[in-house]
Amino acid sequence: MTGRPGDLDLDVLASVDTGTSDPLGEPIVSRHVGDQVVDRLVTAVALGVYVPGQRLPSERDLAPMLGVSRSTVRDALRTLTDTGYLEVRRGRNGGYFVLADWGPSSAEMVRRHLIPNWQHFEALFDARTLLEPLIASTAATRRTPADCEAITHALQAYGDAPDREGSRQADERLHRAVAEATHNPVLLGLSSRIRSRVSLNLGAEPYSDQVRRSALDQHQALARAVVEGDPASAAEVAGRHFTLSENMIRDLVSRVRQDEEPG
Amino acid sequence: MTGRPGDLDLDVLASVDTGTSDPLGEPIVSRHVGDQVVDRLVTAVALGVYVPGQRLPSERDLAPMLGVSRSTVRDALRTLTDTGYLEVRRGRNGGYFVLADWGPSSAEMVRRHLIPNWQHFEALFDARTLLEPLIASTAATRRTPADCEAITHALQAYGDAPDREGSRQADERLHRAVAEATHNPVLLGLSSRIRSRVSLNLGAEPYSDQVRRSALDQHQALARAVVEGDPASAAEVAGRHFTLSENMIRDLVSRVRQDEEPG
DNA sequence: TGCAAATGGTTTAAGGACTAAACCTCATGC
DNA sequence: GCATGAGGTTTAGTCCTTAAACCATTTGCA
Repeated sequence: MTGRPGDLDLDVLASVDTGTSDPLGEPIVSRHVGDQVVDRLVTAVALGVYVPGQRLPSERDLAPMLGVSRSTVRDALRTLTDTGYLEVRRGRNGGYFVLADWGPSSAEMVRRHLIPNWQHFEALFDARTLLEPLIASTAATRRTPADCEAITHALQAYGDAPDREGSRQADERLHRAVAEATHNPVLLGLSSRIRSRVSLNLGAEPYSDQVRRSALDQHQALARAVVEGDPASAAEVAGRHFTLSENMIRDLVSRVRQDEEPG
Repeated sequence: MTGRPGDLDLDVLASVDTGTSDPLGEPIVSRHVGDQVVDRLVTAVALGVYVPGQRLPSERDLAPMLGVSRSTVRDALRTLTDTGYLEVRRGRNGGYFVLADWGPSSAEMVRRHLIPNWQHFEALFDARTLLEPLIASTAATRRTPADCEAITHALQAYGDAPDREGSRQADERLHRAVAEATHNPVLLGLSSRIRSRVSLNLGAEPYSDQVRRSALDQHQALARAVVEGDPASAAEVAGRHFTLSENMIRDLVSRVRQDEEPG
């Protein structure tokens, strides 16, 4: 890989940031295939494709899925296992399992990824608060009946979600459905990538019943605005929603920072 | 490299598109360092860092600038020379020179890059007409006196530009100054990347005196709105401006397509 | 009870990309 | 006419990746 062992090369913002002024200027970093596999796997978990406790596809299945050799897949899985993201079990019915505790508000996560890259995250949050309203309002303008159906479904799943994990998945699906309603792959990719970068470092965002309620309210308002074709309102709600989630993260980080100082 | 020889792997939209739904799913493509060097060089020319006729830094200088070995730089330069983008001269005062005719409305360019990726470009234009107004209005909100000065300077340079090439450079500098006024590296990177992808295939955009005049008007209006801190008007002007340039490209492509059909 | 199957673990050979460093050739300005 | 600054060439070595064969560990099922 690239850095010290045990130090994932997640390359926060790779390809979303790099406001690189001079096209020459900065050195080229070689994105090894192995690193990219790590990245994809982490993203998949961050986006809820695989949830804690779930088994990943076998090495032999992942290789062709990702278009790389089994050895490379193994390297990546090894890295993730060493870092404590996955657990490996041998024998029939064995495989790699997503560990439960690399998610929500894990202080370890915050220290490892959020704080060292805090500057990037500031920029990312800022960009998100600007971009998501645009996406929401565009969705409200362009949505088709099929989009509306997808959004409504996702909203319902969000309300029905029994636990934090389910809630996170539903959240992801809802925002994705909205981004899809823009019918623009660039925006969809942007939204999705930013979301995975941000949620990657938190698993589910921190939670309290009060937060949960207001998030539900906002999701409902967002879905309604998009479905009813009200761009202005969709933008406004999206702005508020992502500001809320940004603030939760800020709180989390400042808590972890405070715990740190005395030590 | 990757494709057939003589067929640049410019990878239109690499990292801007890929609205890839499933993080696993699609195969990983290894971005060889050599490819990335090609990309950077093309981008540098597309953004006007090097203009036709100008000499690039020597191989021995480029290598450390890009953080790669001289051999790799050579490969990239070789590719660009073979493809006809650069000319190489030996001896003292020799080096690689940007060729003049890989730019504006070159039918060859259109055929080689624009048409095969037309679907991508549709999405890209669409995204740009959505994103640039956002960038402009954000700039109008956040600009500092220093930003205003940069914008004003760039505008003046645009007015003074003696030829097409100078005009293109000034255009680039102006839009960049506006994007910089957002003070957000994500937006800056996005804008810059999109701009280079789009202008890459055209060098300067096609030109007529009438177009030149209205572009100048729009640039003035954009600069004024940003400097005076009028977000709504900045967004509006940016929208019109990029729609204009999009239409010029559409015209160009349809002309080339027509020339093609009879053959 | 034991074997077949599915899974991770290991080894090896080969190819390709990239680096590093030395050296050659060409043109030119002093 | 020769020192200089450019590209051109060669070579050895490292690391990444692939491919394929084979080992070790569980578990389901006959």
